Amino acid sequence: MSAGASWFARGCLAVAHDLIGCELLVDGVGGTVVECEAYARDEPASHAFPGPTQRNASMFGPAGRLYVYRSYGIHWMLNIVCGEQEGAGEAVLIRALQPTTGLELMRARRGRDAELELCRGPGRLGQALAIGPGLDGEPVGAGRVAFDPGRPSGPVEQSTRIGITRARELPWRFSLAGSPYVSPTRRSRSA
DNA sequence: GGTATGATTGACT
DNA sequence: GTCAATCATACCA
Repeated sequence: MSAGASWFARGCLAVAHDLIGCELLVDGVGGTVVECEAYARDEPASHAFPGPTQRNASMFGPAGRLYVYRSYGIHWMLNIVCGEQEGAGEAVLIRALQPTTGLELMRARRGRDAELELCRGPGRLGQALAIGPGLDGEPVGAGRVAFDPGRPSGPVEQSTRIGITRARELPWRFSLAGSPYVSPTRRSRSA
């Protein structure tokens, strides 16, 4: 069943890697994680890099909780706090899910997207799962957020993170190789 | 107090 | 391929 907070009380890289293939449900809606990215404390791409602020407060809280924030004024991003000890300032960004539960609700929330596009990309995922400020700090594996550890159905691919401008070289993005539910790699910001 | 920026997406040329 | 939408936070004056 649900794993305790201890599952997330590890380094963000290990958590991000193991997260592929796990099942995540918010209010009974969700699916299998197929893509995520790790964010540590001491790298400039991370929200934790500048130190604790009001926005990223959850990132410095106990592991196994959600860190939710708004990006570009429009999208809600879903993260899970991790780290070997509380206050580590590490988190994993959930970038894409393979929808398994609550398909109808997701479709209703997002319009009439194909199943493939319901949760492909962090912004879409946030919309499909109705992520909002009320979920910030919510414990994972209890209450509104269900979590089941699982194993990936295929090889896990490691690559560079997407959509960031700093520390782009760190290969901290994990995805299920060959999965059509993984967000397409945008190359507009390539150097 | 004012301005620049972002872990994105969707629409348009 | 290029650009607008949209707003809280960060940083400078």
